[in-house]
Amino acid sequence: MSDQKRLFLVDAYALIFRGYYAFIKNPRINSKGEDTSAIMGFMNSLLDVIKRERPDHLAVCFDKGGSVDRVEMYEEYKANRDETPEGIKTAIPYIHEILKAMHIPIMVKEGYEADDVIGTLSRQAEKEGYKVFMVTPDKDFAQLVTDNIFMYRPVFGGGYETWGIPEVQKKFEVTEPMQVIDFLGMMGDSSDNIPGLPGVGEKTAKKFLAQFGSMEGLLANTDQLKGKMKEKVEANGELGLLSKKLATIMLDVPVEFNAKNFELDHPDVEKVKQIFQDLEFRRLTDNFLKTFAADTTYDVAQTAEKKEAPKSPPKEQKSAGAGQFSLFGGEDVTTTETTSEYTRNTGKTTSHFYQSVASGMATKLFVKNLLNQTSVCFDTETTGLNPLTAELVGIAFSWETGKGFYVPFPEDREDAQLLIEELRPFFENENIEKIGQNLKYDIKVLAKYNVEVKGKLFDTMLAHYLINPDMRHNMDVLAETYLNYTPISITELIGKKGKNQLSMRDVPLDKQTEYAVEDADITLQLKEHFEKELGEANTQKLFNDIEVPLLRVLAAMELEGINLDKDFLNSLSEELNNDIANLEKKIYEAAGEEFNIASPKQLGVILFEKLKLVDKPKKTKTGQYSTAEDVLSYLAKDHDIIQNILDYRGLSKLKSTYVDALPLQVETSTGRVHTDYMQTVAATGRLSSNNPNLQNIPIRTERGRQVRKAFVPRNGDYTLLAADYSQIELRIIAALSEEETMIEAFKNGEDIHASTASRVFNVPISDVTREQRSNAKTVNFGIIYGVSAFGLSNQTTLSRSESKELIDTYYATYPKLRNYIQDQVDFARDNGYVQTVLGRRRYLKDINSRNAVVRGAAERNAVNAPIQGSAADIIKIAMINIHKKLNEGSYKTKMLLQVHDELVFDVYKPELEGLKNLIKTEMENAYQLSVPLDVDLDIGNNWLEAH
DNA sequence: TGCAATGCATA
DNA sequence: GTATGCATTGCAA
Repeated sequence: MSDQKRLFLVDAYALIFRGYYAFIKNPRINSKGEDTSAIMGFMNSLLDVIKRERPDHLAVCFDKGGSVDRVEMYEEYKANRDETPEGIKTAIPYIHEILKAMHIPIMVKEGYEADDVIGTLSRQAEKEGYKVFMVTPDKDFAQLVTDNIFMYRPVFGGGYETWGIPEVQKKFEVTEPMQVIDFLGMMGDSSDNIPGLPGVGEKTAKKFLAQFGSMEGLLANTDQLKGKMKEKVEANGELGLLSKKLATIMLDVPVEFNAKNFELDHPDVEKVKQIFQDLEFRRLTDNFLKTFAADTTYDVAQTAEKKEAPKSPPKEQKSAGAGQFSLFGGEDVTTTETTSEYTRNTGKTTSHFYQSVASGMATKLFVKNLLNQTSVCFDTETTGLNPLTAELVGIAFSWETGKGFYVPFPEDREDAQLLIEELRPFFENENIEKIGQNLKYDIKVLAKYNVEVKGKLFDTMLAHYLINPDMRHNMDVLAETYLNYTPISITELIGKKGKNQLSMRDVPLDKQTEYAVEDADITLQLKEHFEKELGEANTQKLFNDIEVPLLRVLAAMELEGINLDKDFLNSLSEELNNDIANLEKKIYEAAGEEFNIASPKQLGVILFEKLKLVDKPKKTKTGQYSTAEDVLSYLAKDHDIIQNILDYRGLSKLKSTYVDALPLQVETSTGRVHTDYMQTVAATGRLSSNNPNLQNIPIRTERGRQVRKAFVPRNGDYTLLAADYSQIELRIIAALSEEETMIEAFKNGEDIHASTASRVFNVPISDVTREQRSNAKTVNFGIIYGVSAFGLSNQTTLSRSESKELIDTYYATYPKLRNYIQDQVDFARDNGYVQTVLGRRRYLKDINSRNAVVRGAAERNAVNAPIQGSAADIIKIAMINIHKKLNEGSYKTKMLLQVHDELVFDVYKPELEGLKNLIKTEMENAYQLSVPLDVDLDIGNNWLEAH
């Protein structure tokens, strides 16, 4: 790096706001009741910059009186801004005073914004041969970037990123930083109230820039646009040009860059100390003294550290960190292969032979041929997405790339049944492998026609889930990614969902054939591809021994459904209605007006502006008042209205999400609720449940848990049995880490949290207090989630340092646990993935990120994924084995639900005694660990009693 | 009508 | 601090 002089220009308000909101959760209030968050935040940033960069020239720039020119051009400019928070207004004089004492120049010009001052100064300094760093998080500054002018952006979680020309080009997809102005002018900026072109957002603006280069270029070439967009752009040319002007940072503010004045010299230490003392800053004083410790150090450091002047960060850093704070939605993380985008194949460019099999005679010949195959891909086309009600429209088959057949089905249900009978020998043939994408769906559809799909299965969606669990697994995406092929989209055939959407039945036969057989053909090709890619022995086993067999189990559970007591829920709904109405009345009374309590926005205004319950309301990152549970709970003891609001929220949630929603989900044809288990969404290997989600039925609160009473056995001859693993994740981590102390505790059947507390707090197990056990429990769970002292102190009453101490003691008690955690992180660093006991992998691309926040998240994943995933593996094995036993024994009892560590069964009473043992044994012995697994069984006339 | 943000239910 | 799904609001399209 050259000896070029470096000037740092600090955007004061931006950093003050940022600092203020950084402490918003926990504002700094001193003994005089002053909110010092903004001062603290700003000073931390400033000292941080000085410490890191040791600039030789530095100035801090402020707005004053807003931008006269811009308001003159457009009186709405920044008119939507909220009033500056009180805590910031009061901070400004202090900050000025501190800066003066530090001998740092304050640059302001009445009638100009800091942006303009910084812009002007940076250009002047550049001319004088300086390298300029604009310290601001505000993306608007990107327009000023040149070879010598950089943005120096603070990033969440600490650290900075430098934006030079390449970074700006990448972020905004422009060739010149100046085009950022056009970009902002086109898309507008709601925070500054810059209108922009109506109908143009981020995506369109980028497109226009790529095409026309500038706002003027766009306006001169509107003939190249079409439709509504053309009209809109043409009608709003003026507005566009005005927006561009508003977004342009001025470079001619009457200020002067004076090298001498801007030199960073020694602060008036005594004076600064005095101010800090008045404000009651202790840590900051230390920090300040260290930063400027002995003038000589500063001088030495200045030359020594200059070598590390900010430079364009290397590639990894950009991709690793940028998504976090990008205002443009993380587009940089999921870069897709673009190389072949324009040469992607479709059915039109690829030769194929797809044929429909319409006549009775043709069908007979076709089936004969089909039965001669050893491996066939098939895909059902139906009238809808719900397999319980969907009718077959046709079935496509393919066993050779580029070739396939389509068997259309008659609308008449009896005729359809006759046709499926012809195909039954194929589906029920044990020796023909069946290939498909999301076979669970097809299996369920066919089950409704009484056809069982037998033989080996290959599901391309499941295969890809194991190969790349973080990606999505739609067939369209897979085809594009792995085969460079774009299949006909379903919307092309039946239109967008909503009003005019057709049924597959309404599509002409030739189109149906093209579409359906293409899907089968593509799926077959994907299978060939994935078969090789499944590669590793572990993954193969996982696929063939776990996921594929499980697919049949899940299909059976979903088809079975669970009985729901609608009457009970209806009466519960009425009760809730009453209570909610009462609360509503009380809240409106206290507020003095009626408003929408469910709207956080309106609620915030009532609580914090009208009632002024707090001096310094906490705000969310979008600038709204935060009305989150923890914030309100904190206030609840002082204000009845808050407690009522919390109760109101709880009851409304309960009513709308469960009590009222569940009865609507009862399937009329079966009278039961059929959830859909997603086998390929959770990156750790867990299942997820939806339509409805039966994995999040309330249990913690008395009121909520009533909902469980509505889940009942199918009739009086049955009873519900819930079997759940006790502490399975802790047992797994104990076993994997070989931490003897913990293993012994489990072997002795101890209460693990009490046992942990007894060791950590060094008291006999009988003397462990509730609080000690509770804290131990929190750490135990924290370990599974990849603890940090910060997270722990948020969860407990402990301070950050107490939390740290607790964690240290914990690790001292269970040293091997600590080693295990470190080993997982190291393994992930070396290999890029971690894995479960069965070899299920989770890839962690961010594990070596240079951004500490991003990396930290990956490290926690590295710890958690093997634990959560292994538990998922184990219960999956148990499910497969139990399902098999129930089938083989022709039991009337059915497995109905899985809730991560729990299985729920509808048990035929005469089978109960025998099955209790069977289920417990199968679950506890699903996988052998060095720690025994323990399963609790409960029986009842509803899901609440069975707990 | 679709989407992001917010908030909250579970393991 | 991990992993999910869903109801609601309010804005953009």
